[in-house]
Amino acid sequence: MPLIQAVERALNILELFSEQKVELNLAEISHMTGLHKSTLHSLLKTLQAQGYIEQTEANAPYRLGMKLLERGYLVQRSRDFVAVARPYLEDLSERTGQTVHLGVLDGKAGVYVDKVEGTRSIIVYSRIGRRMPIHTTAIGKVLLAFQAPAVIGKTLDGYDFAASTENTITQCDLFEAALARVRSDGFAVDEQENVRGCRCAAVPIWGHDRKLVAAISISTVVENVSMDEFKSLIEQLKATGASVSRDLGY
Amino acid sequence: MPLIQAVERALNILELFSEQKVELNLAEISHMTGLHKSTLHSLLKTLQAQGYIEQTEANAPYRLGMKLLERGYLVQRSRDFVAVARPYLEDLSERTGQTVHLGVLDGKAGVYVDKVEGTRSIIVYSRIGRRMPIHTTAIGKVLLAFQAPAVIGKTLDGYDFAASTENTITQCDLFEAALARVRSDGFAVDEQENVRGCRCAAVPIWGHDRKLVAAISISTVVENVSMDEFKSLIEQLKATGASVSRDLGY
DNA sequence: CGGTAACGTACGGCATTATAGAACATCGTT
DNA sequence: AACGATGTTCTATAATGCCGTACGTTACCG
Repeated sequence: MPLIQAVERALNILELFSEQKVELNLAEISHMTGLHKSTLHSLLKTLQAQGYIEQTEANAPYRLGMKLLERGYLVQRSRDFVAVARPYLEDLSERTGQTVHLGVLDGKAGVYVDKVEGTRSIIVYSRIGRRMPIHTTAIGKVLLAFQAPAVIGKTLDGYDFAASTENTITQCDLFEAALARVRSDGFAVDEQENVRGCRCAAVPIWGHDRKLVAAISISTVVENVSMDEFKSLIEQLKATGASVSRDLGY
Repeated sequence: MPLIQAVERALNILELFSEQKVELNLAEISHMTGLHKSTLHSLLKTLQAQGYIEQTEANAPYRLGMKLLERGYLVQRSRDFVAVARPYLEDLSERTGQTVHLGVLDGKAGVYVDKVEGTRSIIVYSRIGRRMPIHTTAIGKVLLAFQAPAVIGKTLDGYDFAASTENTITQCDLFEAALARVRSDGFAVDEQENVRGCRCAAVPIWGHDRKLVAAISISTVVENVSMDEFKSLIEQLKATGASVSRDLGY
């Protein structure tokens, strides 16, 4: 299974450009590669036709083309979990009508980094950039549950289990049991533990290095969404989480 | 002087990846290109060996590689005007609180090569590397208006004046009149022609050879910025454009 | 103004090189 | 255990890319 010479040569040409040598003409490239002028000419014209190199005018020296910029930023985007997750959040929110959040762990709290409002229920207490307690939210539980044990220990050390509602878990050992449950279930639930009348679920997002990247949650109003319907939402949420993780290279 | 088939095919593979499909496996690529599995295998392994595509593990789907990111950044830096313009863009964005873009012409579209987010208004539809229509954006109009007449003619020949909003200019002769206006004004305006609720202005950046290098635009949300304020922004934008051009040796 | 470099471009025969068929391997599934 | 779907390797063939040569241009200098 030999590699393809013509392609190797073409790609190697792209490597010749550097910060020091931004522009190269045919003769220079010929000298650097040892390839014949006419051989190079075909290669260069092919690269040029595809936008990988360009010249300001005919017979001007070549330089790297815009196509590389375009493709390069696509790479960056595809590695950016917020951008990757966005369309999936929108899709989930649209299908379910519920509000969907994307959050990451930051010290002893979670932070919402993205949010898509649902049409059916309006959750007003959240906002992008807002911090939320770990122990009262589904997304917080997920974000902590899948951390390394050392991180969990350090986070819970001296943690303030302030009660938000009568359902809030306020004891450390009970909370640790809840985290264990999250790990085995693969998702977390917030049963009116943060806001009365609000039931949420959350799932993890995994990165290409198999480490936790973020979490996605879906928020429902208990009067609007039956328990059966909520269970169906969890399944959809899990599918969404898996899709985002896959796109991130998991 | 025919173009080189193997190189064309290899580069076309890179084009298949998109924001929607960041990962592709051999079978999918085979289906999309109509090429034989074994033919593709050689091409893919060549691209992979050079870092233009990669896979997380053996037999995993392919995605674009880091080499593209590296080369893409080089393109950005190799256009020295980007580095020169950067501090001016930041300054303008900070003073006005608006989002500022730097773009160049590439074929029949513009490409954003740099961007500074404003604090007052958040414009999310744009991204570095993204292509934009010429006829719906202020920056596009500037980029075309100051080209040589032959270039303008060739660009508009067969140009697709697709409508983005109800304000989009969809007729060639009207657009040519708009370009003439841009030339006499020295700046272009996009009055909600690309995105509803978004008003932009753009000015040219001139190089040492007195040729058009790029354009800078400022984007505002109509509800946030009054027309009087917008006119003041145009003045500041013009000053910024002049400063960058001067730094480039104009 | 003519001669001559230097450079990019086009042509065409030859043989290397890429191609695609088929067979092989490696999963995951029923 | 047999199957299907996937990726990999092998090999013969001829198509393809390679490079020597020759042709336009443009730029520079005598």
